[in-house]
Amino acid sequence: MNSKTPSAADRIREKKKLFLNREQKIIDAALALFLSDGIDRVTVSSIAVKAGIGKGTVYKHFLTKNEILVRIMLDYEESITRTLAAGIAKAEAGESGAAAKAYFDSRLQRPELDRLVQHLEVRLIDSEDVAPQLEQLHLMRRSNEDSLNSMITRLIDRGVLEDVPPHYHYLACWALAQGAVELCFSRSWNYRLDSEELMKFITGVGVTIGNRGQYRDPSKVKSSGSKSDSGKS
Amino acid sequence: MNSKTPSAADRIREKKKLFLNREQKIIDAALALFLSDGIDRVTVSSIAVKAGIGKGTVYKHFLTKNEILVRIMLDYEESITRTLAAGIAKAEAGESGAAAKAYFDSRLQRPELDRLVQHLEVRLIDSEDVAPQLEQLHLMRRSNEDSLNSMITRLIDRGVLEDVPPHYHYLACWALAQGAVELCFSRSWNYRLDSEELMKFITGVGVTIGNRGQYRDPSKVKSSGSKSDSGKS
Amino acid sequence: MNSKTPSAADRIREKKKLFLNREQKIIDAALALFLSDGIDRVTVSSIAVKAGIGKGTVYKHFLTKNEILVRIMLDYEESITRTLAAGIAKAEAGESGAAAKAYFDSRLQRPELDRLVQHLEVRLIDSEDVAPQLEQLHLMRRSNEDSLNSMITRLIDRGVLEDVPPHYHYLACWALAQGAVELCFSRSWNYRLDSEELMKFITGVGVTIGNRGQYRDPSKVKSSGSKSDSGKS
Amino acid sequence: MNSKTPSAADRIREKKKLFLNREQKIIDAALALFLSDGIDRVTVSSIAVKAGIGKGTVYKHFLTKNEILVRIMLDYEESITRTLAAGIAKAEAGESGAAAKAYFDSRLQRPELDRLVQHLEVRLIDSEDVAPQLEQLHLMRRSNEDSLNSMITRLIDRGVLEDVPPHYHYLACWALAQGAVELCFSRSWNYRLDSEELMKFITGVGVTIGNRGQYRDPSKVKSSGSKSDSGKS
DNA sequence: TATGAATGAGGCTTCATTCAT
DNA sequence: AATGAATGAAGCCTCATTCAT
Repeated sequence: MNSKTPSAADRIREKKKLFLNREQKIIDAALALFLSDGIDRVTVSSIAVKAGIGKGTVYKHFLTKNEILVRIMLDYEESITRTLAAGIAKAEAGESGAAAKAYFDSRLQRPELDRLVQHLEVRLIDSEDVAPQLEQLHLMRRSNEDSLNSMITRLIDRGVLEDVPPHYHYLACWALAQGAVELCFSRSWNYRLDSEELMKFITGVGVTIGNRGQYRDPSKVKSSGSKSDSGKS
Repeated sequence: MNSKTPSAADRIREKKKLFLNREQKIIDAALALFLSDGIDRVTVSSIAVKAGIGKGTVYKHFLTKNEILVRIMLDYEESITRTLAAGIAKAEAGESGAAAKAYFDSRLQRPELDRLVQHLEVRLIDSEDVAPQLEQLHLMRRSNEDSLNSMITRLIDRGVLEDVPPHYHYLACWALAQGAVELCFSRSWNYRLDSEELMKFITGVGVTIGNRGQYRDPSKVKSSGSKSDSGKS
Repeated sequence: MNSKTPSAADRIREKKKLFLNREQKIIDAALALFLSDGIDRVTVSSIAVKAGIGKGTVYKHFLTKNEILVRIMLDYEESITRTLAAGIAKAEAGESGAAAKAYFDSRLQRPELDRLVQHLEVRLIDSEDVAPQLEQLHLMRRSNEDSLNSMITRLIDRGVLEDVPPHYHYLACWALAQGAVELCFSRSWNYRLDSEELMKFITGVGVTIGNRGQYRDPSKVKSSGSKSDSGKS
Repeated sequence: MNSKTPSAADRIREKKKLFLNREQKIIDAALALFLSDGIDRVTVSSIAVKAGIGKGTVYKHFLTKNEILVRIMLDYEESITRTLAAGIAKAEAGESGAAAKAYFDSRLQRPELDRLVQHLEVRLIDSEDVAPQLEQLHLMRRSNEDSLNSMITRLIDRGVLEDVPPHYHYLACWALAQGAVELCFSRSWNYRLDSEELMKFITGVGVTIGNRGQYRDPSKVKSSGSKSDSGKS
C-alpha cells in the first residue's frame, strides 16, 4: 500500500525536488542567455521562456531579477573555491606552484563565465536588494584569502617566495588571471589564434610570480634547483 | 578699429570655441556621472543637468547617447597612445623596460577611468551606431601593437626577452595591467590600504614579464648577474 | 460536475476570449480617436486611456503603434472585399451594374472610415515594420482585382461595356468612389445638406461608367451619332 | 549721381525684392522636400538647409511651420483658379465641356502636387494658427464655385446638362478628379503603365458627367430614351 | 538682419514586478 | 502552485520655436 499511495511526506519531498530542479533550470537558462545575448538583452521574460516556465513562476524562486544574477555569481565563486582549496592542499603538500596553477586553470577554464561574473558584479554592486548575498560572496572570498595567506606565509618562510606581504602574491596572481580572462575577449588584438599557447605562457608567468629571485619558463622546467619538491627526489 | 569691431570671422571663431567648450562640458559631466553613479544609472537627462544645459542640447553635440560613451573611450585611448609612444621611444633608446613601465603607469594613473573605458567597451560592442568609431579605436590599438611588435622583436634579438612570439610579451603585460586596474576596485579584498606599494610590485612583475631566464625584484635590481640561484644550488 | 469545475482548457479559452476582447477594445478606441481627433493627435497613451487600460498593455497586443493602424486597415479591407464579392456574384448573375453599385455602397457607407484608411495608408507606406501586413493588404486588393477583371471581361464580351482594357473600368470607378469619399469631408463646398442625393447621383455616374455608347474619347467627339440609341433614329 | 548712389527708396525696394525672393526660395525648398521625402519627414531645419538659409530666417518669413504649408496650398489653389477661370470663359463661349476639361487637366498636370495639397489640408484643418488662411482658401473655392454654378445653370437651361442641382455636376467632377489623382499613386493596382491613356479615359468620363441623356437615376433605369440633345444639334 | 545653438514638451517603447485566476 | 496579462515608471530621441549675438 505504501508503494501505491505515497505518504504525504513523500509527496512533499517529491515536490521539493521538482521545485529545486526548476530553480536550477532558471539559473541555467539565465546563464545561457547572458552568455549568448549579453547581459543587457536578457529579460526576465526571456529567461522564463528559455526555462520553459511562466514568468510569474520565476518570482516564486527569486524575489527579484537581481537575485538570479547574484545566484549565478555565488555558484561560480563556490566552484572556484573548491578548485582553489584543492590547489592549496596540494601546495601545502609541497608543490609550491599548485595553488596558483589551480587558480589560473579554474578561472581560465570557462573564461566567458568568469568574465560574465565579473560584469554581473559591476551591475549588482550598490544594488540594495542583493546586498546580503554580495556580503556572502565577499565572505567566501575572504575565507579563501585567509587560506592563501597562511599558505603563502609558509612559502615565504621556507624561502620559496619573495618576502613581501603575502597578499601581494595572490593579488598579483588575481590581477593576471583577471586580465587573462579579458584578453580572451578583447577584439582589438591581431593574434588570437594560438590563444592556448598564450594562456600557457601567461599561466607560467602567474605561477612564478614572486618566486624568489627567478623566473623560469614552466614548459622547460624539468629538473631544477629551486622547486620545493627537489628535496623529494 | 579692428579690435573694437571684430570681424564676422572672429565672431564665428568665438562661437565655435564656445560650442567646443560645451562639448567638453558634456563629456566631463558624463564622465563624472559614470564614475560616481555607475554606467547604468546615468541618463542623458542627468548628464544634461550636470552639464547645466538642456536635454536637447546634448543632441546638438552627439547624435546618440552612445556617441558620448564612445567619445570618452577615444579620448582615453589617445592619451594612452601618447604615453605609450613616449615609452617606446625610451625603450628604443636603451631602457628596455621603459615601454612596459610607461604603459603600466598610464593605465594605473587613473584606474577608475581605465576601468570605466573597459566597461564602456563591453556596452558598446555590437552597437551599430558608433561601429565606425569603434573601428577607429581598434585601428589606434593595432597601430600601437605594431610599434610594440617592432620594439619587442628587437629586444628579443638582443637577447633581453624570451624568444616567444612578440605578442606574448605585450599581451601578458596588457592582461596584468587590466587585472591590476580591476584590483583597485574589487571590494572583496582585505588589504587595500597600501595599494600604491602593491601596484609597484605588480608593475615590477609586468616590467620583467618574459625577461630572459629571470625574474628580478625591480626594487632590488642593482648589478645584474642573472640566474642567481643557479650558482646556489 | 463539469459545469461546476470548468476544466483547464475551459479557463484558457475564457482567457483567450477576454484577451481578444481587449484587442478589439484597443482597436475601437484607436478608431474612435482617429476619427474624432485626427491621426496626428492620437498617441498610444491616449488610446490606452480611451480603452481604459494601461499604456503597456497596448504593447501586449501590438508590437508597435503602426501595427494598430495597419490592423484597422486590414479589417476595413476585409469588409470591402466581402461586400464586393457579393456584388460580383450578383453581376455574374446578370445584374450588370451590381458590382459597381456594391462597391460604391460599401465605400460610401462609412465614408469617414474609408477616408481614414486612405490616410493611414499614406502614413504607413514606407514603414518597414508593418511592411508584411501592407503586402497582405495589396494581395487582398489584387485578388479583388482579378475577380473584377474576369467579370468585366465577360461584360465587355456581352457588349455591355466599352471595349477598353478591363481595368479602365474599375479604376475609373475606384477613382470616383475615392473622390466621392473625400467629397463628404471637404469643408470648402457650400452644399452639403443633401449629400445623400448627391451620392446617389455620383453612384449613378459610377455605375454607368464605361457603359457602351456612353463613353466617347473626348478628342474624337465631333458630331454625335455614336450613342447607343442612335440606331433608333 | 542717381545711378551711383541709389536713393534710400531704391535700397529699400532692392531689399524687399531680395526678401521676397527668399520667401519663394523657402516655399520651393519646402515643396521639393515634401514631394521627395513625405510630409512627415520634413523639418523646418531641413527646409532651411535646402533653401540655403538659416533656420531662424525662416521664421522671419513665416510665423509657424504651418504657415509654410498653408502658403503652398494657397499658391496651388490660385493656379487652379486661373486655369479654371480660363476654362469657364471657354465654356461660356460655347465649348460646353471646356470647363471640366480645364479643371481635370490642371489637377492632373501635377498630380503629385495636387495630392500633396490635399494631404496638407488634412494636416492643417483644426490648426488654429492658420485658420484665417484656410478661410481665405475656402473663399477662393467658393468664388470658383459661384462661377461654376452660373455657368452650369446656363448649360442646364440650354439643355446641355441634366437638370439636377448645379453643384451635382461640379462636385461629381471634383470627386472624379480627386480620385484620379489618388489613382496615380496607389500602389495596389497591377496596371499602371499606360496611365496616360487611362487618365484620358477618366477625363472623358469627367467631361461627359451629367451630360443630358448620360445620367440615369440608377433606381429608375429600366429602358430609356436618351439622346435629348441630338435634336438640338 | 540673419543666424543657429538652446530648449523641453511630448512621443514611442521596454521591462521588472504584481496579482487575479 | 503556476501563470501571464496588466501596469506605469523611466529611458531615448525629435523638432518647432525662441532668442542672444
